[in-house]
Amino acid sequence: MQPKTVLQKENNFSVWYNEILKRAEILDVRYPVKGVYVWYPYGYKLRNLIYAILRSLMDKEHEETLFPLLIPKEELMKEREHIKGFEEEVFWVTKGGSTELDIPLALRPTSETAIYPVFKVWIRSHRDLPLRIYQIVNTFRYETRHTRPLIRLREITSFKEAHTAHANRADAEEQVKKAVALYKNFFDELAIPYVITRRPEWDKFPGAEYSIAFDTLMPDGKAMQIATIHLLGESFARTFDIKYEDKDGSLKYVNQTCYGISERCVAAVIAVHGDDHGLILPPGVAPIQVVIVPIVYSSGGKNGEVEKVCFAMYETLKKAGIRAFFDNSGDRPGAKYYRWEMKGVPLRIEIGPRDMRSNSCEFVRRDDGSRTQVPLADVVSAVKRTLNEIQSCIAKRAKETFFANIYKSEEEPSTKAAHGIVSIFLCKSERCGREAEERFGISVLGEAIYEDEDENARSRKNEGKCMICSRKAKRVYVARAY
RNA sequence: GGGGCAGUAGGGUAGCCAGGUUAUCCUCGUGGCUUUGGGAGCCAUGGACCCCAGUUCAAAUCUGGGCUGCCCCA
Repeated sequence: MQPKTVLQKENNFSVWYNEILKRAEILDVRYPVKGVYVWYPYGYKLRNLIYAILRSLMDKEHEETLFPLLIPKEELMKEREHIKGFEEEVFWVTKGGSTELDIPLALRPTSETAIYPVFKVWIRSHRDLPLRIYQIVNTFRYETRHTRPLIRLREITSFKEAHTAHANRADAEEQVKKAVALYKNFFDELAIPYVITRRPEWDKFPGAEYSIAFDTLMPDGKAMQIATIHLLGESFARTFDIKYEDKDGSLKYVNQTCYGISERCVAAVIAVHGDDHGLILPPGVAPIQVVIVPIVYSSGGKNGEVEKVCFAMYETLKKAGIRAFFDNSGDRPGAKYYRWEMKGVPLRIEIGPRDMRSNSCEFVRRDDGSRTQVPLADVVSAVKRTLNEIQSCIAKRAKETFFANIYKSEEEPSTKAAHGIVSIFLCKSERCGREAEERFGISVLGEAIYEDEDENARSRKNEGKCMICSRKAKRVYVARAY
């Protein structure tokens, strides 16, 4: 039986998204300050599971640290290019009680200027390099554009930022490649598809030599940047005087990189996988992987048997390392189905008198709604197998949808038709880039790199004429963007 | 950056144009009885006019400002 549609996602993404955040208890938007929101316990569990993956990936080669939220004005203002990029969006602390502060303090919009003065102190010898640290912190930006939960925030609550320092440029570039690989790994685990591009020169991170970004596609056809990686070179090192003594005794500037991921990755998981019934969470990050729903009759004696079997199953699954939940609340089964579907629980197990008679239970998958009868004795292995299948199925589905919405275009990408990511020929000049953005109502993402999905694309002729000025140009990805 | 719409119980709403007795309905919470293979039913009960000023005998309703949210365009 097909349950009726709960909340349409197609052509209704904005409404769907806001409604799902509320109904699935991810984020409470009722906090009375613009652009800042409250994580519900369930949403925060999801966030933590996602960040646990990120942490475990980072921890292999980085050390976690924690730097202060407050940055003195002087430090923030040191790097000219950098501050130009953020100046208008900095929150300032100017008073302590009623006393005006001598030195205004900024709430970090990002932490370069908090961390690098300390790098100067920490780094003295080539033996201190490479230095690789990261932190997961909140950052503040006075956004003037329309704020959106998890997507455009004034307080980013979960900014994972990594900062590295190296002896030379080659090492730093190598680190950029490692970071790309690491982020690929991360988004693959979340089953989030992406394109990786080198951002145009005129749209790179303020202070960086170049920036690389991951973009995914939201259901409304707009691209969303979900990760960035920057090669800083020596610019910050020169500004903050971060030098090391090399083997030969000479003093040299370090070469730096930084890269970050925010809670947009949570938004991506929600938006990419969810359907008309609510969330569909990848088993790897679902706060509850399996919900057990008993089917009981008060008239049928004591029903103790069903409850007992359910509870035993719950204990067994828990021991097997599976995040299980036994829903023995007073609601009727149907109400429970709807609730746990909304919350994206990947697998539901139903046990009733009928199943008891055959010593089995029923598996219902969240991703496709399919039902399977499973012998009670096989539950643990069957759950593990099914969760794995669900993970790969939603990954496959997401990927198919994603690549079905990436187009090549020899002509102008029409504003309206631009549902997805389009590759067009554009030269590198800012004038043409901005002109294209304005004329077509899109954003330039950049030139694709590390393109592993379509090997042909690279070998195919990738040179053409700029759509604006007709000079020599390469293919760049463009899209309407968040 | 520009424009539009909105704010009434925890959530969703009616009332506002045309000011006037006890603010409507659904959902929800609580207590109880009954029920349970896809959102149960009955009874009792709880809970609201975003904030600040102005107009007025009288403001949820009119005016101004603020705050917050949503949508569209750039």
